[in-house]
Amino acid sequence: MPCRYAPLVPKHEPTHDPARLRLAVDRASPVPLYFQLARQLEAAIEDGALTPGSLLGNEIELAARLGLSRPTVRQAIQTLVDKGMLVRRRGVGTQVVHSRVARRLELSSLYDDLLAAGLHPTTRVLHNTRGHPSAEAAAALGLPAAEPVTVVRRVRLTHGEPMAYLCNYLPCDLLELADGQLEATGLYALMRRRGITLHSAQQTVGARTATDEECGLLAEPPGAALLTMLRTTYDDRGRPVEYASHVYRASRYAFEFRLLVRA
Amino acid sequence: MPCRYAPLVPKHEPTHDPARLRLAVDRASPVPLYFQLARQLEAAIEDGALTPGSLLGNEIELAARLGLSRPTVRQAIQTLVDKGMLVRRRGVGTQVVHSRVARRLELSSLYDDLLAAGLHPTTRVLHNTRGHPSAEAAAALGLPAAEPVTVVRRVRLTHGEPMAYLCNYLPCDLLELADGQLEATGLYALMRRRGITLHSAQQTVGARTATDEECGLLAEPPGAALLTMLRTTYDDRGRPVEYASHVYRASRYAFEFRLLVRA
DNA sequence: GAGTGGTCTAGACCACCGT
DNA sequence: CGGTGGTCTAGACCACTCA
Repeated sequence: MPCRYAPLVPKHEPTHDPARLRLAVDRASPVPLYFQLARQLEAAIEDGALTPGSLLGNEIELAARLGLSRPTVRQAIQTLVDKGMLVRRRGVGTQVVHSRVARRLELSSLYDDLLAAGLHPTTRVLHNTRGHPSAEAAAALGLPAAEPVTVVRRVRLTHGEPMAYLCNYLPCDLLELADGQLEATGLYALMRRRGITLHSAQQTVGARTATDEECGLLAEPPGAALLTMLRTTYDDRGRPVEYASHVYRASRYAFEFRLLVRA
Repeated sequence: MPCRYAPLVPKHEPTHDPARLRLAVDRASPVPLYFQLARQLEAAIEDGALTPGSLLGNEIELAARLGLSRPTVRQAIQTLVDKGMLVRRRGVGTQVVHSRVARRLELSSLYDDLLAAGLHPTTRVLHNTRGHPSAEAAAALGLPAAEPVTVVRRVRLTHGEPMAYLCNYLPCDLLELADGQLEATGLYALMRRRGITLHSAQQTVGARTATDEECGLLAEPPGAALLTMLRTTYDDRGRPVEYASHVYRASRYAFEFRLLVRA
Protein backbone atom coordinates (compact mmCIF):
# COMPACT_ATOMS: atom_id res chain seq x y z
CA MET A 1 0.00 0.00 0.00
CA PRO A 2 1.49 3.32 -1.01
CA CYS A 3 2.16 6.00 1.54
CA ARG A 4 -0.92 8.15 1.21
CA TYR A 5 -2.02 11.24 3.02
CA ALA A 6 -5.61 11.25 2.02
CA PRO A 7 -7.66 14.25 3.05
CA LEU A 8 -9.97 13.27 5.85
CA VAL A 9 -12.89 14.89 4.07
CA PRO A 10 -12.86 13.74 0.46
CA LYS A 11 -15.72 16.08 -0.41
CA HIS A 12 -17.09 19.02 1.39
CA GLU A 13 -20.28 17.33 2.35
CA PRO A 14 -21.76 17.01 5.78
CA THR A 15 -21.35 13.54 7.19
CA HIS A 16 -24.56 13.87 9.10
CA ASP A 17 -27.14 16.35 7.93
CA PRO A 18 -26.75 19.32 10.26
CA ALA A 19 -30.24 20.43 9.25
CA ARG A 20 -31.58 17.60 11.39
CA LEU A 21 -29.89 18.91 14.49
CA ARG A 22 -32.32 19.73 17.23
CA LEU A 23 -31.46 23.37 17.75
CA ALA A 24 -33.72 25.82 19.53
CA VAL A 25 -33.27 28.85 21.70
CA ASP A 26 -35.35 29.96 24.65
CA ARG A 27 -36.04 33.65 24.45
CA ALA A 28 -37.41 33.73 27.98
CA SER A 29 -34.10 32.54 29.37
CA PRO A 30 -31.70 35.11 30.79
CA VAL A 31 -28.89 33.26 29.01
CA PRO A 32 -27.85 35.20 25.88
CA LEU A 33 -29.17 33.71 22.67
CA TYR A 34 -25.74 33.45 21.06
CA PHE A 35 -24.50 31.62 24.12
CA GLN A 36 -27.39 29.17 24.09
CA LEU A 37 -26.68 28.38 20.46
CA ALA A 38 -22.94 28.03 21.06
CA ARG A 39 -23.55 25.57 23.89
CA GLN A 40 -25.85 23.48 21.72
CA LEU A 41 -23.39 23.37 18.86
CA GLU A 42 -20.60 22.47 21.26
CA ALA A 43 -22.70 19.68 22.72
CA ALA A 44 -23.53 18.43 19.23
CA ILE A 45 -19.85 18.25 18.38
CA GLU A 46 -18.98 16.44 21.58
CA ASP A 47 -21.88 14.02 21.22
CA GLY A 48 -20.84 13.22 17.70
CA ALA A 49 -24.07 14.57 16.23
CA LEU A 50 -21.83 16.95 14.30
CA THR A 51 -19.00 14.81 13.02
CA PRO A 52 -15.50 16.16 12.37
CA GLY A 53 -15.27 17.67 8.94
CA SER A 54 -19.00 18.19 8.53
CA LEU A 55 -20.27 21.52 7.32
CA LEU A 56 -22.57 23.55 9.49
CA GLY A 57 -24.87 24.94 6.85
CA ASN A 58 -24.74 28.57 5.92
CA GLU A 59 -25.30 31.27 8.48
CA ILE A 60 -28.28 32.90 6.80
CA GLU A 61 -30.24 29.68 6.70
CA LEU A 62 -29.26 28.76 10.24
CA ALA A 63 -30.42 32.16 11.42
CA ALA A 64 -33.73 31.78 9.63
CA ARG A 65 -34.27 28.30 11.03
CA LEU A 66 -33.73 29.52 14.57
CA GLY A 67 -35.51 32.81 14.21
CA LEU A 68 -32.34 34.73 14.97
CA SER A 69 -30.51 37.44 13.13
CA ARG A 70 -27.34 36.59 11.29
CA PRO A 71 -25.02 38.58 13.58
CA THR A 72 -26.30 36.63 16.56
CA VAL A 73 -25.62 33.33 14.83
CA ARG A 74 -22.20 34.59 13.80
CA GLN A 75 -21.43 35.51 17.38
CA ALA A 76 -22.28 31.99 18.51
CA ILE A 77 -20.11 30.46 15.81
CA GLN A 78 -17.29 32.87 16.60
CA THR A 79 -17.02 31.69 20.19
CA LEU A 80 -16.48 28.13 18.96
CA VAL A 81 -13.99 29.29 16.35
CA ASP A 82 -12.08 31.01 19.15
CA LYS A 83 -12.07 27.73 21.04
CA GLY A 84 -10.66 26.00 17.99
CA MET A 85 -13.66 23.71 17.48
CA LEU A 86 -14.85 25.22 14.20
CA VAL A 87 -13.08 26.60 11.15
CA ARG A 88 -14.57 29.13 8.77
CA ARG A 89 -13.61 29.25 5.09
CA ARG A 90 -14.91 31.95 2.86
CA GLY A 91 -16.74 30.54 -0.12
CA VAL A 92 -16.86 27.10 1.49
CA GLY A 93 -18.59 27.17 4.82
CA THR A 94 -18.08 26.49 8.49
CA GLN A 95 -16.58 23.14 9.29
CA VAL A 96 -16.10 21.08 12.42
CA VAL A 97 -12.41 20.59 13.18
CA HIS A 98 -11.21 17.02 13.07
CA SER A 99 -8.92 16.76 16.00
CA ARG A 100 -10.55 15.83 19.25
CA VAL A 101 -7.97 17.33 21.50
CA ALA A 102 -8.78 18.40 25.00
CA ARG A 103 -9.26 22.10 25.28
CA ARG A 104 -6.86 23.51 27.76
CA LEU A 105 -5.70 27.02 27.50
CA GLU A 106 -7.03 28.82 30.52
CA LEU A 107 -5.07 29.75 33.57
CA SER A 108 -5.56 26.70 35.71
CA SER A 109 -5.20 26.00 39.36
CA LEU A 110 -3.04 23.01 40.18
CA TYR A 111 -5.39 22.10 43.00
CA ASP A 112 -8.47 22.19 40.78
CA ASP A 113 -6.70 20.26 38.05
CA LEU A 114 -5.74 17.51 40.45
CA LEU A 115 -9.19 17.49 41.99
CA ALA A 116 -10.80 17.18 38.56
CA ALA A 117 -8.44 14.32 37.73
CA GLY A 118 -9.59 12.46 40.82
CA LEU A 119 -6.16 12.58 42.40
CA HIS A 120 -7.25 13.63 45.91
CA PRO A 121 -4.97 16.62 46.35
CA THR A 122 -3.89 17.64 49.83
CA THR A 123 -1.65 20.42 51.02
CA ARG A 124 0.97 20.68 53.75
CA VAL A 125 1.66 24.28 54.77
CA LEU A 126 5.33 24.77 55.63
CA HIS A 127 5.30 28.50 55.94
CA ASN A 128 2.69 31.25 55.96
CA THR A 129 4.03 34.55 57.25
CA ARG A 130 4.99 38.03 56.27
CA GLY A 131 8.51 38.32 54.99
CA HIS A 132 10.72 40.14 52.58
CA PRO A 133 10.39 39.13 48.97
CA SER A 134 13.27 38.03 46.80
CA ALA A 135 14.42 40.59 44.26
CA GLU A 136 12.55 38.84 41.44
CA ALA A 137 9.39 38.54 43.51
CA ALA A 138 9.47 42.23 44.43
CA ALA A 139 10.06 43.22 40.82
CA ALA A 140 7.27 40.98 39.57
CA LEU A 141 4.81 42.39 42.10
CA GLY A 142 5.91 45.95 41.39
CA LEU A 143 6.76 46.56 45.03
CA PRO A 144 9.91 47.95 46.66
CA ALA A 145 12.19 45.24 47.98
CA ALA A 146 11.80 46.58 51.51
CA GLU A 147 8.02 46.10 51.42
CA PRO A 148 6.99 42.96 53.28
CA VAL A 149 4.79 40.46 51.45
CA THR A 150 2.89 37.34 52.36
CA VAL A 151 5.13 34.32 51.83
CA VAL A 152 3.49 30.91 51.53
CA ARG A 153 5.39 27.67 51.12
CA ARG A 154 3.44 24.47 50.62
CA VAL A 155 3.91 20.88 49.57
CA ARG A 156 1.10 19.60 47.37
CA LEU A 157 0.41 15.89 47.59
CA THR A 158 -1.81 13.44 45.71
CA HIS A 159 -2.93 10.30 47.49
CA GLY A 160 -0.43 11.27 50.17
CA GLU A 161 2.53 11.32 47.75
CA PRO A 162 4.38 14.61 47.32
CA MET A 163 3.90 16.13 43.88
CA ALA A 164 5.17 19.69 44.02
CA TYR A 165 6.78 22.29 46.22
CA LEU A 166 5.05 25.65 45.91
CA CYS A 167 6.39 29.06 46.95
CA ASN A 168 4.04 32.00 46.56
CA TYR A 169 4.45 35.71 47.25
CA LEU A 170 1.43 37.98 47.56
CA PRO A 171 0.92 41.67 48.36
CA CYS A 172 0.18 41.40 52.06
CA ASP A 173 -2.96 43.51 52.14
CA LEU A 174 -4.55 41.58 49.34
CA LEU A 175 -6.12 38.90 51.49
CA GLU A 176 -5.72 37.01 54.74
CA LEU A 177 -4.70 33.40 54.43
CA ALA A 178 -5.34 31.02 57.30
CA ASP A 179 -3.37 27.78 57.33
CA GLY A 180 -6.60 25.85 57.51
CA GLN A 181 -7.90 27.48 54.34
CA LEU A 182 -4.67 26.77 52.51
CA GLU A 183 -4.92 23.12 53.48
CA ALA A 184 -8.54 22.82 52.43
CA THR A 185 -8.38 24.34 48.98
CA GLY A 186 -6.24 26.07 46.35
CA LEU A 187 -4.88 29.59 46.37
CA TYR A 188 -6.85 30.71 43.33
CA ALA A 189 -10.11 29.58 44.86
CA LEU A 190 -9.32 31.65 47.96
CA MET A 191 -8.54 34.67 45.82
CA ARG A 192 -11.73 34.33 43.81
CA ARG A 193 -13.68 34.02 47.05
CA ARG A 194 -12.26 37.38 48.06
CA GLY A 195 -13.57 39.00 44.91
CA ILE A 196 -10.30 39.01 43.01
CA THR A 197 -10.88 38.40 39.32
CA LEU A 198 -7.91 36.73 37.71
CA HIS A 199 -7.15 37.98 34.24
CA SER A 200 -3.83 36.77 32.89
CA ALA A 201 -0.51 35.28 33.86
CA GLN A 202 3.01 35.26 32.54
CA GLN A 203 4.70 31.88 32.95
CA THR A 204 8.18 30.53 32.46
CA VAL A 205 8.62 26.77 32.48
CA GLY A 206 12.04 25.20 32.75
CA ALA A 207 13.93 22.32 34.32
CA ARG A 208 16.84 21.75 36.67
CA THR A 209 18.22 19.15 39.02
CA ALA A 210 16.82 19.09 42.54
CA THR A 211 18.62 20.55 45.54
CA ASP A 212 19.11 18.37 48.60
CA GLU A 213 16.31 20.20 50.40
CA GLU A 214 13.92 19.62 47.50
CA CYS A 215 14.84 15.95 47.34
CA GLY A 216 13.87 15.63 50.97
CA LEU A 217 10.58 17.45 50.59
CA LEU A 218 9.57 15.64 47.43
CA ALA A 219 10.97 12.15 48.17
CA GLU A 220 13.12 12.20 45.06
CA PRO A 221 16.59 10.65 44.77
CA PRO A 222 19.61 12.96 44.63
CA GLY A 223 20.15 14.49 41.21
CA ALA A 224 16.53 14.03 40.10
CA ALA A 225 15.22 16.29 37.35
CA LEU A 226 12.52 18.77 38.38
CA LEU A 227 10.11 20.80 36.31
CA THR A 228 10.13 24.45 37.36
CA MET A 229 7.59 27.19 36.87
CA LEU A 230 7.77 30.92 37.57
CA ARG A 231 4.50 32.74 37.30
CA THR A 232 3.22 36.29 37.75
CA THR A 233 -0.55 36.53 37.89
CA TYR A 234 -2.56 39.71 37.22
CA ASP A 235 -6.12 40.59 38.10
CA ASP A 236 -8.57 42.27 35.77
CA ARG A 237 -7.28 45.70 36.72
CA GLY A 238 -3.82 44.61 35.63
CA ARG A 239 -2.41 44.59 39.14
CA PRO A 240 0.03 41.79 39.93
CA VAL A 241 -1.60 39.66 42.62
CA GLU A 242 0.82 36.76 42.92
CA TYR A 243 4.35 35.70 42.14
CA ALA A 244 4.92 31.97 42.24
CA SER A 245 7.99 29.77 42.11
CA HIS A 246 6.95 26.14 41.85
CA VAL A 247 8.90 22.93 41.36
CA TYR A 248 7.22 19.71 40.27
CA ARG A 249 8.44 16.15 40.39
CA ALA A 250 9.12 15.45 36.73
CA SER A 251 8.45 11.77 37.38
CA ARG A 252 4.87 12.58 38.34
CA TYR A 253 3.87 15.76 36.55
CA ALA A 254 3.94 17.48 33.18
CA PHE A 255 2.25 20.54 31.73
CA GLU A 256 -0.29 19.79 29.08
CA PHE A 257 -1.85 22.53 27.02
CA ARG A 258 -3.18 23.48 23.66
CA LEU A 259 -2.13 26.35 21.46
CA LEU A 260 -4.15 28.02 18.76
CA VAL A 261 -2.56 29.83 15.88
CA ARG A 262 -3.89 33.32 16.06
CA ALA A 263 -5.10 34.83 12.84
CA MET B 1 5.30 52.85 56.08
CA PRO B 2 2.42 50.44 56.31
CA CYS B 3 2.05 47.58 53.91
CA ARG B 4 -0.31 49.06 51.35
CA TYR B 5 -1.77 47.65 48.22
CA ALA B 6 -2.99 50.84 46.69
CA PRO B 7 -5.02 50.55 43.51
CA LEU B 8 -2.93 51.70 40.61
CA VAL B 9 -5.82 53.84 39.40
CA PRO B 10 -7.04 55.85 42.36
CA LYS B 11 -9.92 57.23 40.35
CA HIS B 12 -11.41 56.08 37.14
CA GLU B 13 -10.08 58.97 35.20
CA PRO B 14 -8.00 58.83 32.07
CA THR B 15 -4.38 59.65 32.75
CA HIS B 16 -4.08 61.19 29.34
CA ASP B 17 -7.19 62.38 27.65
CA PRO B 18 -8.02 59.69 25.11
CA ALA B 19 -10.17 62.23 23.27
CA ARG B 20 -6.94 63.83 22.09
CA LEU B 21 -5.77 60.63 20.46
CA ARG B 22 -5.20 61.02 16.78
CA LEU B 23 -7.55 58.36 15.50
CA ALA B 24 -8.80 58.19 11.95
CA VAL B 25 -9.77 55.48 9.51
CA ASP B 26 -9.23 55.39 5.78
CA ARG B 27 -12.36 54.18 4.05
CA ALA B 28 -10.55 53.80 0.75
CA SER B 29 -8.16 51.28 2.23
CA PRO B 30 -8.84 47.59 1.70
CA VAL B 31 -7.96 47.03 5.36
CA PRO B 32 -11.13 46.50 7.40
CA LEU B 33 -12.16 49.53 9.41
CA TYR B 34 -12.28 47.64 12.70
CA PHE B 35 -8.77 46.38 12.05
CA GLN B 36 -7.43 49.85 11.29
CA LEU B 37 -8.89 51.10 14.54
CA ALA B 38 -7.56 48.15 16.51
CA ARG B 39 -4.05 48.74 15.15
CA GLN B 40 -4.17 52.40 16.09
CA LEU B 41 -5.36 51.67 19.60
CA GLU B 42 -2.68 49.01 19.97
CA ALA B 43 -0.03 51.44 18.80
CA ALA B 44 -1.32 54.10 21.19
CA ILE B 45 -1.01 51.66 24.08
CA GLU B 46 2.50 50.62 23.12
CA ASP B 47 3.61 54.21 22.56
CA GLY B 48 2.29 55.19 25.95
CA ALA B 49 -0.24 57.60 24.47
CA LEU B 50 -2.83 55.45 26.20
CA THR B 51 -1.42 54.83 29.65
CA PRO B 52 -2.20 51.71 31.66
CA GLY B 53 -5.40 52.15 33.60
CA SER B 54 -6.76 54.93 31.43
CA LEU B 55 -10.31 54.73 30.18
CA LEU B 56 -11.00 54.65 26.50
CA GLY B 57 -14.12 56.80 26.39
CA ASN B 58 -17.46 55.24 25.68
CA GLU B 59 -18.10 53.31 22.53
CA ILE B 60 -20.93 55.48 21.26
CA GLU B 61 -18.88 58.64 21.41
CA LEU B 62 -15.85 56.95 19.89
CA ALA B 63 -17.99 55.69 17.03
CA ALA B 64 -19.41 59.15 16.44
CA ARG B 65 -15.98 60.74 16.49
CA LEU B 66 -14.66 58.31 13.89
CA GLY B 67 -17.79 58.20 11.78
CA LEU B 68 -18.21 54.50 12.42
CA SER B 69 -21.06 52.45 13.74
CA ARG B 70 -20.90 51.17 17.26
CA PRO B 71 -20.64 47.45 16.31
CA THR B 72 -17.56 48.26 14.23
CA VAL B 73 -15.93 50.05 17.14
CA ARG B 74 -16.89 47.18 19.41
CA GLN B 75 -15.28 44.73 17.03
CA ALA B 76 -12.03 46.68 17.13
CA ILE B 77 -12.07 46.82 20.91
CA GLN B 78 -12.92 43.13 21.13
CA THR B 79 -9.78 42.10 19.26
CA LEU B 80 -7.68 43.94 21.83
CA VAL B 81 -9.69 42.46 24.68
CA ASP B 82 -8.94 39.03 23.23
CA LYS B 83 -5.27 39.91 23.22
CA GLY B 84 -5.51 40.88 26.87
CA MET B 85 -4.62 44.53 26.31
CA LEU B 86 -8.01 46.00 27.25
CA VAL B 87 -10.58 45.14 29.87
CA ARG B 88 -14.26 45.98 29.64
CA ARG B 89 -16.41 46.61 32.70
CA ARG B 90 -20.10 47.13 32.42
CA GLY B 91 -21.14 50.41 33.94
CA VAL B 92 -17.53 51.58 34.09
CA GLY B 93 -15.90 51.60 30.72
CA THR B 94 -13.05 50.10 28.75
CA GLN B 95 -9.68 50.30 30.41
CA VAL B 96 -6.09 49.71 29.35
CA VAL B 97 -4.57 46.81 31.26
CA HIS B 98 -1.66 47.72 33.49
CA SER B 99 0.74 44.89 32.99
CA ARG B 100 3.18 45.32 30.18
CA VAL B 101 3.82 41.67 29.65
CA ALA B 102 4.94 40.38 26.32
CA ARG B 103 2.14 38.78 24.41
CA ARG B 104 3.02 35.25 23.62
CA LEU B 105 0.36 32.73 23.08
CA GLU B 106 0.57 31.66 19.51
CA LEU B 107 2.06 28.46 18.26
CA SER B 108 5.64 29.49 17.74
CA SER B 109 8.49 28.11 15.76
CA LEU B 110 11.66 27.59 17.74
CA TYR B 111 13.68 28.73 14.76
CA ASP B 112 11.72 31.95 14.36
CA ASP B 113 11.83 32.63 18.08
CA LEU B 114 15.59 32.30 18.15
CA LEU B 115 15.95 34.36 15.00
CA ALA B 116 13.80 37.12 16.46
CA ALA B 117 15.88 37.04 19.64
CA GLY B 118 19.03 37.63 17.58
CA LEU B 119 20.50 34.27 18.57
CA HIS B 120 21.65 33.20 15.08
CA PRO B 121 20.03 29.78 14.96
CA THR B 122 21.56 27.05 12.85
CA THR B 123 20.56 23.46 12.28
CA ARG B 124 22.50 20.23 11.93
CA VAL B 125 20.48 17.50 10.21
CA LEU B 126 21.26 14.08 11.66
CA HIS B 127 18.58 12.13 9.92
CA ASN B 128 16.03 12.77 7.18
CA THR B 129 14.53 9.60 5.79
CA ARG B 130 11.40 7.53 5.65
CA GLY B 131 11.01 5.19 8.54
CA HIS B 132 8.53 3.54 10.81
CA PRO B 133 7.02 5.75 13.47
CA SER B 134 7.03 4.94 17.14
CA ALA B 135 3.71 3.80 18.53
CA GLU B 136 2.99 7.24 20.01
CA ALA B 137 3.94 9.00 16.79
CA ALA B 138 1.69 6.76 14.71
CA ALA B 139 -1.19 7.25 17.14
CA ALA B 140 -0.72 11.00 17.18
CA LEU B 141 -0.70 11.18 13.39
CA GLY B 142 -3.68 8.87 13.09
CA LEU B 143 -1.76 6.44 10.90
CA PRO B 144 -1.30 2.68 11.15
CA ALA B 145 2.02 1.73 12.76
CA ALA B 146 3.09 -0.04 9.57
CA GLU B 147 2.76 3.16 7.54
CA PRO B 148 6.13 4.76 6.90
CA VAL B 149 6.54 8.42 7.83
CA THR B 150 9.18 11.07 7.30
CA VAL B 151 11.56 11.06 10.26
CA VAL B 152 13.70 14.12 10.83
CA ARG B 153 16.27 14.41 13.59
CA ARG B 154 18.08 17.69 14.04
CA VAL B 155 20.28 19.53 16.49
CA ARG B 156 19.44 23.20 16.81
CA LEU B 157 22.31 25.50 17.72
CA THR B 158 22.64 29.15 18.64
CA HIS B 159 25.95 30.86 18.01
CA GLY B 160 27.28 27.39 17.31
CA GLU B 161 26.28 26.04 20.74
CA PRO B 162 23.80 23.16 20.85
CA MET B 163 20.45 24.15 22.28
CA ALA B 164 18.01 21.36 21.51
CA TYR B 165 17.64 17.94 19.95
CA LEU B 166 14.57 17.76 17.75
CA CYS B 167 12.82 14.62 16.48
CA ASN B 168 9.90 15.14 14.12
CA TYR B 169 7.56 12.70 12.41
CA LEU B 170 5.47 13.80 9.42
CA PRO B 171 3.06 12.04 7.07
CA CYS B 172 5.40 11.27 4.22
CA ASP B 173 3.30 12.59 1.36
CA LEU B 174 2.76 15.90 3.10
CA LEU B 175 5.86 17.59 1.75
CA GLU B 176 9.37 16.93 0.55
CA LEU B 177 12.15 18.05 2.85
CA ALA B 178 15.62 18.58 1.48
CA ASP B 179 18.48 18.65 3.98
CA GLY B 180 19.50 22.03 2.66
CA GLN B 181 16.08 23.50 3.35
CA LEU B 182 16.06 22.08 6.87
CA GLU B 183 19.41 23.68 7.53
CA ALA B 184 18.38 27.06 6.15
CA THR B 185 15.10 27.56 7.98
CA GLY B 186 12.55 26.09 10.36
CA LEU B 187 10.10 23.29 9.75
CA TYR B 188 7.01 25.47 10.14
CA ALA B 189 8.25 27.94 7.56
CA LEU B 190 8.69 25.07 5.10
CA MET B 191 5.18 23.83 5.83
CA ARG B 192 3.65 27.26 5.36
CA ARG B 193 5.55 27.62 2.12
CA ARG B 194 3.84 24.45 0.93
CA GLY B 195 0.41 25.91 1.60
CA ILE B 196 -0.18 24.15 4.90
CA THR B 197 -2.09 26.39 7.31
CA LEU B 198 -1.26 25.55 10.87
CA HIS B 199 -4.22 25.73 13.21
CA SER B 200 -3.54 24.31 16.65
CA ALA B 201 -1.22 22.10 18.63
CA GLN B 202 -1.40 19.93 21.70
CA GLN B 203 1.74 20.10 23.82
CA THR B 204 3.08 18.30 26.84
CA VAL B 205 6.06 19.81 28.61
CA GLY B 206 8.05 17.85 31.17
CA ALA B 207 11.55 17.19 32.42
CA ARG B 208 13.94 14.28 32.83
CA THR B 209 17.63 13.55 33.12
CA ALA B 210 19.57 13.25 29.89
CA THR B 211 20.60 9.94 28.36
CA ASP B 212 24.26 9.41 27.46
CA GLU B 213 23.46 9.96 23.78
CA GLU B 214 21.72 13.24 24.52
CA CYS B 215 24.59 14.41 26.69
CA GLY B 216 26.91 13.86 23.77
CA LEU B 217 24.71 15.65 21.26
CA LEU B 218 23.98 18.59 23.52
CA ALA B 219 27.35 18.93 25.27
CA GLU B 220 25.80 18.47 28.69
CA PRO B 221 27.42 16.70 31.63
CA PRO B 222 26.06 13.28 32.65
CA GLY B 223 22.89 13.49 34.69
CA ALA B 224 21.94 16.94 33.43
CA ALA B 225 18.28 17.95 33.58
CA LEU B 226 16.53 18.40 30.23
CA LEU B 227 13.28 20.09 29.33
CA THR B 228 11.11 17.85 27.16
CA MET B 229 8.26 18.63 24.83
CA LEU B 230 5.85 16.38 22.96
CA ARG B 231 3.70 18.10 20.38
CA THR B 232 1.05 17.17 17.87
CA THR B 233 0.28 19.90 15.36
CA TYR B 234 -2.91 20.15 13.30
CA ASP B 235 -3.69 22.11 10.16
CA ASP B 236 -6.85 24.11 9.56
CA ARG B 237 -8.66 21.05 8.32
CA GLY B 238 -7.90 19.33 11.60
CA ARG B 239 -5.44 16.85 10.08
CA PRO B 240 -2.41 16.04 12.19
CA VAL B 241 0.61 17.27 10.24
CA GLU B 242 3.44 16.71 12.69
CA TYR B 243 4.40 14.83 15.81
CA ALA B 244 7.42 16.20 17.60
CA SER B 245 9.57 14.96 20.46
CA HIS B 246 12.01 17.65 21.47
CA VAL B 247 14.52 17.93 24.30
CA TYR B 248 16.05 21.26 25.33
CA ARG B 249 19.06 22.02 27.43
CA ALA B 250 17.50 23.31 30.62
CA SER B 251 20.60 25.38 31.23
CA ARG B 252 19.94 27.36 28.08
CA TYR B 253 16.22 27.29 27.38
CA ALA B 254 12.84 27.74 29.02
CA PHE B 255 9.31 28.10 27.74
CA GLU B 256 7.81 31.50 28.28
CA PHE B 257 4.19 32.17 27.62
CA ARG B 258 1.17 34.06 28.70
CA LEU B 259 -2.21 32.74 29.66
CA LEU B 260 -5.51 34.56 29.60
CA VAL B 261 -8.38 33.57 31.81
CA ARG B 262 -11.20 32.77 29.48
CA ALA B 263 -14.53 34.30 30.31
C1' DG C 1 -30.54 58.31 37.87
C1' DA C 2 -27.02 58.79 34.54
C1' DG C 3 -23.71 56.41 32.03
C1' DT C 4 -21.55 52.32 30.63
C1' DG C 5 -21.03 47.94 28.14
C1' DG C 6 -24.01 43.54 26.71
C1' DT C 7 -27.11 41.94 23.54
C1' DC C 8 -29.94 41.93 19.40
C1' DT C 9 -32.19 43.19 14.87
C1' DA C 10 -32.84 43.51 9.67
C1' DG C 11 -31.06 44.70 6.43
C1' DA C 12 -26.67 45.82 2.89
C1' DC C 13 -22.50 45.23 -0.13
C1' DC C 14 -18.07 42.97 -0.91
C1' DA C 15 -14.37 39.22 -1.42
C1' DC C 16 -13.38 34.74 -2.04
C1' DC C 17 -14.20 29.74 -3.37
C1' DG C 18 -15.53 26.26 -6.24
C1' DT C 19 -17.76 24.72 -10.58
C1' DC D 1 -21.34 31.99 -11.92
C1' DG D 2 -23.81 31.02 -7.40
C1' DG D 3 -22.91 30.44 -2.68
C1' DT D 4 -20.22 31.29 1.22
C1' DG D 5 -18.29 34.01 4.97
C1' DG D 6 -16.32 39.07 5.89
C1' DT D 7 -17.60 43.53 6.87
C1' DC D 8 -20.64 47.33 8.03
C1' DT D 9 -24.76 50.21 9.30
C1' DA D 10 -28.30 52.62 12.41
C1' DG D 11 -30.84 51.93 15.25
C1' DA D 12 -33.00 49.38 19.92
C1' DC D 13 -33.55 47.65 24.76
C1' DC D 14 -31.43 45.69 28.87
C1' DA D 15 -28.11 44.99 32.99
C1' DC D 16 -24.81 46.64 35.61
C1' DT D 17 -21.92 50.27 38.25
C1' DC D 18 -21.42 54.23 40.61
C1' DA D 19 -22.53 58.58 42.63
